[in-house]
Amino acid sequence: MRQGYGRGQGRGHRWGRQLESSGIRPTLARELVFSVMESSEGHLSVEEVLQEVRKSEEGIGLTTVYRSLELLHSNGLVKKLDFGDGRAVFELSDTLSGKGPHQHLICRSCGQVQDLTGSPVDKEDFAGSMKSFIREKYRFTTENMEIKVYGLCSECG
Amino acid sequence: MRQGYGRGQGRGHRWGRQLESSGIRPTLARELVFSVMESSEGHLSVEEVLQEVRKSEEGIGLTTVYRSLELLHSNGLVKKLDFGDGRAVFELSDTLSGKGPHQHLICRSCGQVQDLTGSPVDKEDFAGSMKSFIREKYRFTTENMEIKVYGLCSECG
DNA sequence: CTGATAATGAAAATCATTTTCATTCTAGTG
DNA sequence: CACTAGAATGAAAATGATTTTCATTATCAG
Ligand SMILES: [Mn+2]
Ligand SMILES: [Mn+2]
Ligand SMILES: [Zn+2]
Ligand SMILES: [Zn+2]
Repeated sequence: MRQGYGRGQGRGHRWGRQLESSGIRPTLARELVFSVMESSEGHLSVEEVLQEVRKSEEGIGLTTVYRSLELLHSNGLVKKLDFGDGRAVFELSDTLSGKGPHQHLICRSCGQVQDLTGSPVDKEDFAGSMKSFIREKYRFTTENMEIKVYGLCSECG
Repeated sequence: MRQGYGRGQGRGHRWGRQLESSGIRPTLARELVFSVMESSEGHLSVEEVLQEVRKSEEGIGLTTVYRSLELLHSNGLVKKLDFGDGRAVFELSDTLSGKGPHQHLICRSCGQVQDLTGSPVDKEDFAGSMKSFIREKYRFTTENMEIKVYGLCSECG
């Protein structure tokens, strides 16, 4: 479609100062991808993000969506998850979504993914003691701890 | 490579009665795959299992290793893991290995995977309270809980 | 405005895993 | 022992998500 990156927003892009400066440009595609992530509750596959993005701008390419999501991910704006079905899914970062740290429940029957919040593992003291245990015993520096719970959702019960 | 399944062991296959009966046959390939898993400490990719297996029997095919591992996995003899590098890795089941339940530390620098044992999450009461919390709040029946810790190993510190 | 550099999209390439299919084995059965 | 239905195997082809390549287009500092 070749028609200018930022058409529409101009500069008002709301996705972080980190990206401004350092040669990373706020383009329409990136803006749209971020916007989709921002306005979506759930966990989206690349293909799903593409569909959403194309509702606003027909000609956006799959490759660009891959690249935009990767960019947002490597800059901490979105999380990249893998629930074992052979494709990545993305969701807005915990801080941006306001959800705070959370884990996931994955139904092995219908595949539904559900956020798990307020569990013992979210508690600061738990995470803390876990990290120090790991450092003491293994000299391993924990950066990120990810928990996935597999089972049956209420539907598939 | 076409020369008889069980050559070597005959029946003495030590991999569970579950497989006997029900038409599942103890073949040489399966025996070798299981044997490799049994005598290996770590976490092996399919390709690595293939290499090991071929040290004993040249002609074993990659497809068969995939199928054997899948068979062992679906019968609970081996665990199938994914550390996010785009390929599955396998390890002997917790009961067969004697390791008991454990989690993993993954170094994001060198990729090394290390077993994590004795952490708070292994404690029975923790797992129990976690499961009941999840059941109460989400009506979700927990079958399996998996924890991965990403960070830097002692080498890459 | 212009040039250097970044971004884009289509198509091709990767790469792990799965499927297909013709061939070979196995475990009975008589 | 001779036979057979069904299981297992391996090579090759197919899949499918993600990445790479490359020619084209857009951005923006000067
Ligand atoms: Mn989530
Ligand atoms: Mn392990
Ligand atoms: Zn379900
Ligand atoms: Zn390391």
